[in-house]
Amino acid sequence: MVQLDERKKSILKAVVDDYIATAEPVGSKSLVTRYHFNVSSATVRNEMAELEEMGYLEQPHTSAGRIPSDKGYRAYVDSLLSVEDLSEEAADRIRHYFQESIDELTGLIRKASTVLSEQTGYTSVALSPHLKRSHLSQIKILMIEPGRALVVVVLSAGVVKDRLVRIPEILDAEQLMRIANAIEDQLSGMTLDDITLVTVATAAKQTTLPESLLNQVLYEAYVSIKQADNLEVYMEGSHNLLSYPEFYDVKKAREYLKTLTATGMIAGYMSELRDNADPGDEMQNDESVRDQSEPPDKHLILQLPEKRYGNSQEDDRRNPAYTVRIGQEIMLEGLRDCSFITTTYKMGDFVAGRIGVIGPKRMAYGKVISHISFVKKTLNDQITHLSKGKSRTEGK
Amino acid sequence: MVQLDERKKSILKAVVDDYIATAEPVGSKSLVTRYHFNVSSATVRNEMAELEEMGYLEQPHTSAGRIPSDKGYRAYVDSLLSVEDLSEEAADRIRHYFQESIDELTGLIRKASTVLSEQTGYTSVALSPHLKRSHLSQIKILMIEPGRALVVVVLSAGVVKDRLVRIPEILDAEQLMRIANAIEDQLSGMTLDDITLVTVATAAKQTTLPESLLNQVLYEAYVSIKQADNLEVYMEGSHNLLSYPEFYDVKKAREYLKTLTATGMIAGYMSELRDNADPGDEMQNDESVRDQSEPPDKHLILQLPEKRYGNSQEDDRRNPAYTVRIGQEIMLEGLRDCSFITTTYKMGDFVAGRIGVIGPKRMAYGKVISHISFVKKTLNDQITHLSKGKSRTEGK
DNA sequence: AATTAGCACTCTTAATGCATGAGTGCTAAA
DNA sequence: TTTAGCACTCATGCATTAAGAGTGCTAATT
Repeated sequence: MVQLDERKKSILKAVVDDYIATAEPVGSKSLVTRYHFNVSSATVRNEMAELEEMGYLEQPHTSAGRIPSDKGYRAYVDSLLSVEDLSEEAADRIRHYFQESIDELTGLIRKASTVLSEQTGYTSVALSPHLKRSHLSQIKILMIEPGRALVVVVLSAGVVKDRLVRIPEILDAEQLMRIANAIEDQLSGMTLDDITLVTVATAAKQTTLPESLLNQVLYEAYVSIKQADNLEVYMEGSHNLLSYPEFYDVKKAREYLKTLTATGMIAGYMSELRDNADPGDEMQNDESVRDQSEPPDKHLILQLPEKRYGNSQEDDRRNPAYTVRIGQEIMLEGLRDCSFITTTYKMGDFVAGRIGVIGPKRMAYGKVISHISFVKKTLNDQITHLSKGKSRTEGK
Repeated sequence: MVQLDERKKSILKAVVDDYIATAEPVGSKSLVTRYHFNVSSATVRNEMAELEEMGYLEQPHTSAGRIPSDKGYRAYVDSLLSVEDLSEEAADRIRHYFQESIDELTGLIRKASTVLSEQTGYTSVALSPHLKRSHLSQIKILMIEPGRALVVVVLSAGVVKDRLVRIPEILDAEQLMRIANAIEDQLSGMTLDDITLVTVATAAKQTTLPESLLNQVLYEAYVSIKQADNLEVYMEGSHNLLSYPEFYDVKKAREYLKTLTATGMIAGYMSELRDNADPGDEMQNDESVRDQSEPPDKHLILQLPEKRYGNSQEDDRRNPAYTVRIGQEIMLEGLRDCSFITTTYKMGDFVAGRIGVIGPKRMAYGKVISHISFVKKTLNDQITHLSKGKSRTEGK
């Protein structure tokens, strides 16, 4: 981006904007007329040729217009895009979704996902919180019927998970409770990561039950604890992308859907993402990004219908609360023509889970970013609200 | 179907078979050559014209081949189709899926759904059991932290559901237990349908707690009990149908996906289905169905590559264990070009839930029916296996 | 009376040619 | 450095054509 003068930036931005709006390769002539450049099409043509040379644009075939390359989108997102704050109506619409109070964390996360897909018109994904580093707070073993029990695991964050298990038929409710209490006494406060089959077994040593009976229960308790941080994925609006021309090719659409529904694929990918990771290329030079806020000099010949450059959202850009992955940057087959915008939500003090929006590369980045930012905020609020009083049990 | 002589039946069957295989309108000439009829194409042509007259076939346009109408498919499914038993390899493949033992009912149902979609190549749906008529067996209220509790509801069938709720902060674990015990003492054995807010409130009268405190807990307990029979839908392989030419039109594909993912749509539809419901039209005459088993007379000019008429599967037909809905019979927009084959699975003694396969009308009915029948059987076995020992708690 | 051969006709599909127009790159003038 | 101008390219749309698969109908055959 360092190499791009103002005019090139304007042109690149215009090309991306136009292509996002129309899905048609954009040519020099229509650019000039539609965006009221005060230079001739020939000049724009030359600039576009250079932009192509530099890798920001590409041509589907000779004598067609240009479309942005992944690098072009990247530059657009990193330094050309103006992210507006969400309009009051849109914010209200989102708040409205969250109005009916929900008492389960999963319900909230689901809702966030629904909101995102419905309000953006793309596909949304949400990941249940990552709980590896949370502590065991309680464990109960509830007798269901001889031979079957329900293990309930409560984590520090107030998250509750349970699991039906098979146990020796001779055990009664009283004995199960004693085992659970022993485990709870010894292990509560430990992080899930630190708990092993050995620690569980040791914890239950003090109970007077014969080992042969204990073993199966302990194993199930252990598995239940370990599974408490199982990732869950919520997805909404996967059909939405079929409205966009890039998926008119059914083969592509199928690949895309297959990738989305393949169990674990998206979850695995999302859980490995890191926020603020500089998508390593020459764009990372922050100076050039800041350039934007300079007053437009006489070279900035583009007169945008509405100018939104260089003001408050610069803060967002300096400390982006979201991650954007574009096209090939997403390492999943079937999502090659997509972009993936994600952000995290918090539970208590540390980063918990992730929500995201998947759309065509040609997606309305500004709109999605403002929506996802707002949903993130709302979700965080709701979660705090949900677990108020939580601190009292924490660490037990 | 009464009106159809053997030759018409043969021809209709051949047309449907061919169209299912090729997705191309089938003409008289290719029918004669491909299926080794020993009559001329002209004769077949006349018969096809009559079949069209009668409503079993239709023409996409003049001078094209014929394709089956919904009525044609209906006749095919009701009396022309030969359902083979599942091959041993296919059966093994299914058994293999169920090999790893699963301790949760939902896990089993999920698995059944996965198997069906993967083995048939279509979309599968499974509904969690319908529990309205099962009894409340246990209810526990577990303190999670001051102000929050987990209500665990155990039903007669051994099904366990739970729900996080908010409660007055002053209540302690001891009090919650007393409330739960009171409810359990009074209401266990009642069907979910019979339990009302009033019965719950009455049950808890004997506890010595002040009403103001009780009310919120009772309400939450009531809701938890009522929600224990919430239907859940599991769907698998929704992308599969995109492989079939009838969905090459992206618009259709989108409608289809939208209908599938619309919450409640499929669940509502499936839960209203009744097995063995005669799809009221002139086909219901059982005599004609039986005709099939008669030795082919000299009019049966069709020599099928492999004949499977008139033997064991006649029993299946007399007492079909599955329901087939074809095209317009499915009253869901977006599934107009689909067929929907469902069957039920049992839990204990009575019908519990439903599993089904959605494919194009042009689906391989025989294959799907044999698969779904086998999965049904396997699922029933697994469920019985799961809740052996159940009877001991039943009725409590 | 049922079957079939034959024929004229219909309609889709694929291939071809052609005109149009939006786009390009390049050159030479401003 | 910018721009006007021009030749060139290529996708798109449209009309035409030929082939092929299918039909319905009639008259001959069994």
